[in-house]
Amino acid sequence: MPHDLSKAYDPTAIEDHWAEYWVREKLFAQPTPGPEDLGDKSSFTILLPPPNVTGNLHMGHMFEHTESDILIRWHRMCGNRVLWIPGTDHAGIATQMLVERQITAEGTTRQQMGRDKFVERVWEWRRHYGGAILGQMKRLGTSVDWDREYFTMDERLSVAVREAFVRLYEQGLIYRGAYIVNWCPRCQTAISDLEVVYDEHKGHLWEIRYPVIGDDGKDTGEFLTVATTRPETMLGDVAVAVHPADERYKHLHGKKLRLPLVGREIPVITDEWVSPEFGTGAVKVTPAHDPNDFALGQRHDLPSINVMDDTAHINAEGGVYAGLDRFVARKKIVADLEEMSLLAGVKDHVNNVGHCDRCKTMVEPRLSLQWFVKIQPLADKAIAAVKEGHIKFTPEMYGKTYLNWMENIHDWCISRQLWWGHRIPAWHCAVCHKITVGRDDPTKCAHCGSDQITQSTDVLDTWFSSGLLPVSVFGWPNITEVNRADFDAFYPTSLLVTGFDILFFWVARMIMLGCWFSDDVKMPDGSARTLKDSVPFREVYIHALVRDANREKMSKTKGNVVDPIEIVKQYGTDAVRFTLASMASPGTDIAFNVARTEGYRAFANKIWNAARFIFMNVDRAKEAGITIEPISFASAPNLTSDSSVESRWIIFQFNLTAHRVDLALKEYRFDDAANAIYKFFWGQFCDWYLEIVKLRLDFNMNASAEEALTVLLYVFESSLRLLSPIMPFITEEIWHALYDGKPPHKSIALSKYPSTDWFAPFGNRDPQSAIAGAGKNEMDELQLVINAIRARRKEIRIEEKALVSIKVAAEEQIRSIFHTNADIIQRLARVKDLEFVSVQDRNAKKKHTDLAWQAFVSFDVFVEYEKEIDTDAEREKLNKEIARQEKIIANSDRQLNNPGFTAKAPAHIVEGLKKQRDDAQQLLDKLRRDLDSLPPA
RNA sequence: GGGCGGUUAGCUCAGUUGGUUAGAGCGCCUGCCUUACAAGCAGGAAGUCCGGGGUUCGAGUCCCUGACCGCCCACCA
Repeated sequence: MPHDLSKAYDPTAIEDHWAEYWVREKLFAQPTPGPEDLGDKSSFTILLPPPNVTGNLHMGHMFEHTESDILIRWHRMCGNRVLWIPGTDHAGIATQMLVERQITAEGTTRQQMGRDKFVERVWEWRRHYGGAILGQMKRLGTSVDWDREYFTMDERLSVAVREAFVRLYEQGLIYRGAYIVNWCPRCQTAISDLEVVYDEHKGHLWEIRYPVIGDDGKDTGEFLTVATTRPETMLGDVAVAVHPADERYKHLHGKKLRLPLVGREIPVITDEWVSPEFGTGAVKVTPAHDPNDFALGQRHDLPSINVMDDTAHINAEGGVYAGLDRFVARKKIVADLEEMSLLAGVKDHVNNVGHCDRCKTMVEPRLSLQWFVKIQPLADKAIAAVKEGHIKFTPEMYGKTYLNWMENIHDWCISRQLWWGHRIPAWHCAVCHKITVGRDDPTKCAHCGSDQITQSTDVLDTWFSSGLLPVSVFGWPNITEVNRADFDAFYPTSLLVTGFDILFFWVARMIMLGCWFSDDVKMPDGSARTLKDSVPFREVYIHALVRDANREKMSKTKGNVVDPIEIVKQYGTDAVRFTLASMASPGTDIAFNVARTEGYRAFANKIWNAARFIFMNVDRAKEAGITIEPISFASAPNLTSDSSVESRWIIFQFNLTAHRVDLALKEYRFDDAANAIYKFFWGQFCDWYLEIVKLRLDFNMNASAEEALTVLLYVFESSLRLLSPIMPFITEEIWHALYDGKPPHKSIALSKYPSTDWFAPFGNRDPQSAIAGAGKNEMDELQLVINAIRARRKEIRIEEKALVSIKVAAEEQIRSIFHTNADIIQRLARVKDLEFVSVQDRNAKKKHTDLAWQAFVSFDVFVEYEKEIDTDAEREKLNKEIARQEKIIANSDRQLNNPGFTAKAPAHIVEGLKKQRDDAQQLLDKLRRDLDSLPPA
């Protein structure tokens, strides 16, 4: 029986089934719309940041996917044409590294294997391990369109990469040249500035004496002392620079020095860049191994001498040091200098050392021949796109970060000396040494016609291809008349959800490339595309980082990585999703704490048991011959002022909650959305509404039982839909059960999101809303009196089970509410007799047992009990309360008596304060009277 | 060296354009196995909103300043 839910909520028992069902039934596939469908809906499109094929799902992914999935499911239920595209990235350097590691373990190297064999091996590896993360995503119910899954090296995406390269080349925006680049000696490739991570490193500053050569060509006996952190690079020194105004060295301007260990004569040059304060004020110049020196070399027309090979061993230029590793060479050079008394000193020095982002090897700045993108024209557009507001960042500050980077951008080194990736479509001619770049593989040199051409061995930076994804996944560059529906429907995408760590790597590149290449794709109506519609996405939402419970960054080496799959197994996907959503306030990192998850598993359990309770009553109703048609589950019951207070109230609260969730999700406030639902479902629906409705569900005796059940089912079914984007599994399970296996859609995810149409929370414009709102006011008073009685019972230590008698004194309006709903008060506060007394009688307080009244603004309540009243405790309590009210009055008066306040504060604030003051005064009067009537201490 | 974010209850965090008595979850204390749920119910305690100054009728919120924590960017050997 579908209605039979097990007694305890067990996520593992339901989640696998639905995860598999959603994929099998292709529920989230979004086919290419036909031309006739294009106009009728708005699209909501997200491109999932493609995880590396090397990847395993970690908490950061799960967080990112949860946020996206909530938005995607929400938009889908709101009736938008929703598309979420999954894929994986070939991640050139990272993947190649892993496979190299694997074959090293097998005792071979990629060089021994050869390029073709190695690349085939990576493909094999990718087929074997590459899908792991996708499988995990499926298990977590990520509602992407699996039919559109891509891999960045797929043929159609490779076509886009090649087209992009060729176009940029043709436009003169790609050039090849010898520049200083960051070189990773382990990966044996150039890497971009972004792929270098800097680390403070305790090193030394060595001071080395360079002999001065006189005009006669002989050493003068004088020395010029330079300071360096990297003595081994001196083998490539071509000059020593000093500041032109530095008095200490003025006499050496234009002189020559003899480079120690090498013997080369090098000039002393002057340059403003040198700061006299640092070190000795004299800088050795090594253009091939330092970016500053390279620039210096360019300015002064100096040669560059590269003294290291690809693996950062000293090459033949290094003479006797040839073959030594750079650090071994350093030691030996320092030792040799010392031996020769050329070492003037060694100082401790902390400097920033660059490491390879991937393998953490110390980066070697090195002169080499690479391909670059002349980035400024692309950056200009990308800056304009954000400045003109075509792309909106959330949180906003990332827009500033982005612009700051974009405005100081350097040319992008796009070539990598790797084997795994998109090969650069450039051919070198052995005869004329010119380059041929083409869309198709050339057979002859385009310049001299020679067939002695070979393709460049370099591949492209991974981010070059992923930067093109927003256009390439929709078919660019082949956007033809018959083949453009995807592009028209989905470009620009709506939103990018990602982490700030790839803001520059990926987000910035997508904006540059997207704006550049979509530019000449005509709009659906044939008009020219402007910048506004060239952007790859209209909004960027940057999420926070997931850290461990102690705010430490999760890392394998620290051993504090929380495996989402493990946590999911323990607590259920829904609870983990809810945890992440409820902690996702923008701008703050998430300290992931399983205590929270435990709490949200309890929440799921609460929902589960509410469902069991409801199903139990559906069954009981059936036995009594009452059946609620499923059609009414999802349509709002018609409220009248005769409807029960709890019906009117719960519908008011539900609509208010739906409204809040709507506002929250519009602003990416996942925490607000989650908390609003949590409070509603637990604090209002379960704690109050269900407890009250129990009074009504007597199907044989009570005529209103059917109506009560109808409202109950409506609110519950609506709540499931409201919650579904955040907790898709449990809501799916219960929703199907609610419809007894015959739901109106294949999935709750395809049903409609609760709307707030008829409800104007602050307007009360229509009668339904007014009736529901009145329900809220009545319920406020009922909750107040029930809470008062409960608290009083505890205070005077009445047994939990015992029923008590109470007296209430109130004006007619409140009295009427209590009278009508006496059954509610009786049940929820465990009251047997409810007696109304006049205000005069209450004030008379003749009997000593009547002394302990509880005073409220709109009513007073008295809980009867047999024991003697503890007058001391009463007095203390009253005094405390009196002090509190006096403070409120004093505070209110201070403001109200201030002419500035009444003149300048808005009317509603002044009015509110007056009311607060009056209420406090009323209460204070009652309290003082009660205090006076107590017997003296 | 620039730039940015943070500091609110024991813990993790909310707190709209300044506005009435600063909130939640977890934890803690007390009492309850009240048949949907002990993964629960009911009640309760708990805060110098980092320090200092200023603007304002009014500041957790805005401005200045200091401290501490964190992040990003940067070519100083």
